[in-house]
Amino acid sequence: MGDVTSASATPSTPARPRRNRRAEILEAAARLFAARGFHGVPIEEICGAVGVSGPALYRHFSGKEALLAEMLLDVSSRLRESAVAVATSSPGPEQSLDALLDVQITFAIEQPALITVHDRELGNVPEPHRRQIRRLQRLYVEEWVTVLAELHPTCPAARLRAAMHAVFGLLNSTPHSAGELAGGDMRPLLRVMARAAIDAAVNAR
Amino acid sequence: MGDVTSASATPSTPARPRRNRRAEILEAAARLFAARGFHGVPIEEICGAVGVSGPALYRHFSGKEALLAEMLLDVSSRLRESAVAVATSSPGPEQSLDALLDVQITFAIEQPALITVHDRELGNVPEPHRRQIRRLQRLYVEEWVTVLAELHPTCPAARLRAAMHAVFGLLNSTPHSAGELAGGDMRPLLRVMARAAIDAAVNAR
DNA sequence: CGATGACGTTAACGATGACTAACATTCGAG
DNA sequence: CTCGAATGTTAGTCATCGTTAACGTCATCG
Repeated sequence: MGDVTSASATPSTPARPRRNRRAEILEAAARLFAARGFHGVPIEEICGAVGVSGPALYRHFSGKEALLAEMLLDVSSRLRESAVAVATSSPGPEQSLDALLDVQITFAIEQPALITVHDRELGNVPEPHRRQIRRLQRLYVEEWVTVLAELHPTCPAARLRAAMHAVFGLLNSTPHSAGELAGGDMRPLLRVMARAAIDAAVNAR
Repeated sequence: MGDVTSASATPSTPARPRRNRRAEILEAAARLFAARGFHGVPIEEICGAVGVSGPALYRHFSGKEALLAEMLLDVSSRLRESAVAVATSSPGPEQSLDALLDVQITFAIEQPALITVHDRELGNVPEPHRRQIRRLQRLYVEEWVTVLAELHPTCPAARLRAAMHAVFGLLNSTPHSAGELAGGDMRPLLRVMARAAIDAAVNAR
């Protein structure tokens, strides 16, 4: 989180840390966008948060919207990749579901800012990339739906999709209840609630 | 509706044509804020959506932030009032819980834009009102926690609070899954999922 | 009838903020 | 040592946007 950005102390001797500026900027931007929204955060502030100032951003991204696009693309493709990996390496749908839950919960707990931005700021991504991100998100949902459909073949896919959106809402609520519960207790709580919600959705008549 | 609207004091002839521009503007603003965020929507566009243009907004609100503040204050006080009414008029905690679920689900389904803005844009409300809105939100959550604590006295309050945030996330996911399911099917689905999630949270381990 | 006040308009003003230009500095080749 | 990326910096530019000013209209009321 809030690491020491005391870097540029003397303007005479810059450039030592050798750290990846790109990644730093993406991380700071995620945190700030999550707090005040894409248009609520000036570039100046993003770069200031990592110790460089202003137009340095254009050395790493072609613009503010490109920064957001890359951020969302990265998140959605990582989620999707994890889901595919999990689904293909599990012996059966039951284990797949468990592993999928683990993926999403881990992501929600460890990257709350990214998760928040991911489902709020798609509307601010310019059209070339928007479609691509949407596609990845859809594929991610479909991984879940496929697994659930194996477990409950009689449940209509539309219902499974709607239920999954609700479950994502449940799991992604973590950022809003930060600090409510001891860190270690959050994960099992989310897991048991999500599991119960899913079971209820597919079973209820 | 918290402030003193002049002219309502004179009982002589309050029968103005009273087109509710105020309400129209609030509604349009909610829809637009939900889609692109507070800072993503110019005043021009809000007013344009209701047929007037530009600075006409200042005939009804003291500024853009005041508009947002009133919107959030209205939502949070309405929710809180409904919760209090429900809790005091139900014969027991079990019925209270059912009624609370009904309140939240109805609101989420009928006012998706308001719900969305309500839990995204608090960070853009200036400090005088921010505290007040937070307070109302907290009181709303406490209504739920009180009811749940009656039903499950052994469950720590912190866990109940965390579980409730997750349930709100589940119920407020409606805007994201708009159109996924036939209108009439959404309500019972959300209800059964939320109920199962709550039961799992308070019973597990 | 005039005065008043609610409500709207267009034309500015001023701040902010995204982006560009021009100009250093460091460092790893060659 | 020199060249040229890579990575910063500061000082603009230009569009956008919140807000105010000045002005018009029309219904109501004394």
